[in-house]
Amino acid sequence: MQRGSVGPMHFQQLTYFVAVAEARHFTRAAEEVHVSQPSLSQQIKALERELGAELFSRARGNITLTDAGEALLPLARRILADADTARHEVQELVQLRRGRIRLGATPSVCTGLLPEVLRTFHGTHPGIRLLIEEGGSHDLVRELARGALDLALLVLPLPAASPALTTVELLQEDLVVVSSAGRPAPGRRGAVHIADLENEPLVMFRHGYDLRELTVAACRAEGFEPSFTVEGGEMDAVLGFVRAGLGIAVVPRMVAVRAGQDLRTTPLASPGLRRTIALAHRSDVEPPRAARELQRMLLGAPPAGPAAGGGPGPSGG
Amino acid sequence: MQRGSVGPMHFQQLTYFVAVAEARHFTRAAEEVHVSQPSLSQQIKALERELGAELFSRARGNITLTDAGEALLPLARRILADADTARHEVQELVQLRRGRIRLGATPSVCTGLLPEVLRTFHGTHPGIRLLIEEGGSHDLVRELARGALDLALLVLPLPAASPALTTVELLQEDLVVVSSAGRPAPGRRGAVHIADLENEPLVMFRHGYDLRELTVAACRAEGFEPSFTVEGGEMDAVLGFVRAGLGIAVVPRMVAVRAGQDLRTTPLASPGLRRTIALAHRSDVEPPRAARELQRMLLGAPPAGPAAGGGPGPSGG
DNA sequence: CCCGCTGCATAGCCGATGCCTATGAACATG
DNA sequence: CATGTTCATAGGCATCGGCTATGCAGCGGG
Repeated sequence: MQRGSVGPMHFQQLTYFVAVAEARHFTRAAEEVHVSQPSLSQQIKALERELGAELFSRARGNITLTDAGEALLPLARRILADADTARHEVQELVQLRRGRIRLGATPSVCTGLLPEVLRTFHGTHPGIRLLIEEGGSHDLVRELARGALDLALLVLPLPAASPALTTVELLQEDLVVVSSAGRPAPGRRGAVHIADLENEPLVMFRHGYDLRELTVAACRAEGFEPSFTVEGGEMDAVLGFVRAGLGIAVVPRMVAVRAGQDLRTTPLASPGLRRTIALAHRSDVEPPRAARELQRMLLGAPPAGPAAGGGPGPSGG
Repeated sequence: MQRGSVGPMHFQQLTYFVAVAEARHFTRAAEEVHVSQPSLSQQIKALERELGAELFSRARGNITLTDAGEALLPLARRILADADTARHEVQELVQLRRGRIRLGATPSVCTGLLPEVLRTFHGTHPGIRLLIEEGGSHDLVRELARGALDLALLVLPLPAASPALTTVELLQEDLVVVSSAGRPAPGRRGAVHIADLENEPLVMFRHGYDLRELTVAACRAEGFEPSFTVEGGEMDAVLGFVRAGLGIAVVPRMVAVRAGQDLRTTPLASPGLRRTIALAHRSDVEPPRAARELQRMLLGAPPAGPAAGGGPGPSGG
């Protein structure tokens, strides 16, 4: 781009110029743009000096454009219109009337938490496009770092090799055991101990699900390696397998609740298992305005009010 | 300073903004636009304040556009490009690389003087469009006043009801008598007296030609009313009639010279008839740059060939 | 015929603003 | 921990745009 010489030449001057061209009268044009007549005259003169050509024929009481002025007028109008458009475009982004959020979330969050939240957000800001990327926390972290996501809902703790992300704990969800309603309830006295899982047929998610890592880790902590009747598959598939009586599965309570009535939900015995869902974004760039608004909404503050407020403080990732 | 729509927002700032967006680096952008880094930072900040949105994500060594910046960039580029275009457009007019001259001229001038002059002018300024309007002096004066012409070559004196026009005498041209080479020469001793016209068959132009008024007035001054064998028709038609032997005609010498060899040219006896061709334009508005240049060429450099008093043969009569 | 009115240009002053240099702060690196 | 890089901030200076007052050129009314 050739920014050869933008030089002095002000939007003001173009505004004044157009005003005079329209009013064909300096004094009235000056009133029009709310400036004194001498100031306007000076700026017109300055513009003429800058461009090296007279723009108006100053015949007493009959101001007309010269050919140079005639040539300038349409461009001046367009420039001013563009400036106005620029202002409005930016304003629309600021006012959340336009925009885009690229949101990453883990499958269980997508299934459990997101629909309601996004419904509310979209209701408030119908002009914002919502792009959801479903994936394991590991993938989401990578996408955040790449700049492919503005925001992500993922599971803490973050994978070791996480780039600089800012995370805010959002909620903790209990994990529960789901089993087919047509089979005997797992566990003892209405609760399932981790140790019980050694003897239960387990249906397990594919690699990449945080739930898988969490469950396996819990079993190992109890001193056994879990074995799976069926493994691999997304959330819906796993629930389907369980519903079919192939085994039991450990899933977030939120998911279990929504899973339907032919599935039995059994809590895990104390201390049980829980996991922390957090909101994350890159530390080095502020998310777009719309994403910040969604963030605020997720963190529980009233959508209109300023952020910060209640939730847990940010923590490095 | 309230300025509702345009507000403070400078071309400089947009230039700086685009530079930073392209360099993704404040310091280098500052060098690019030849300004100190703090100045550039300040202006960017001022622009952000003005627009009410951050334009860049300032991550150390990784400056990126925010969504607001992304929205602004194309408009900023276009505005700067338009400003550049405006500058060049006006410059082209000033440098006579583009433009238009609306030139009025009487038929005899169109036939005699103009072709050579316009050839020269067009050779020097090929980008200037030349719009010629042929008409009687009366019409030309009216068109000048309406602003439909920039410049006119007409015959002095001007009609009585002339608006404020500035005229400069350009040249005086002798009128001569043309007759068919195949008929006896009119007049006596190689010259025609006005009085002789009473007994010669006259071919006369249509109403509106200055030549008509001039010739008729001369006859009346000699005490007779001329009668016409043929009348009405433009210059070429009149010459054709004369060539066909229908009569003789009084025409500018310049025209007679170019009329061809089957026409005889006889001077009028002293004092003869002559008329003054002048260049005229409105007094209240300066003609466009290109028209002024043509004016200069006409006044300053009398083109070679059958011009002015110094043409072929004595200009006196 | 002079006078006042209209309408743009000019003069002089003042506050605002941009640019500069110097310096600070945050982060990366050896 | 010292150092370098990079953007932000501070203070001084000159410029510049805006204002009021005034000048000057036509034009119309008394």
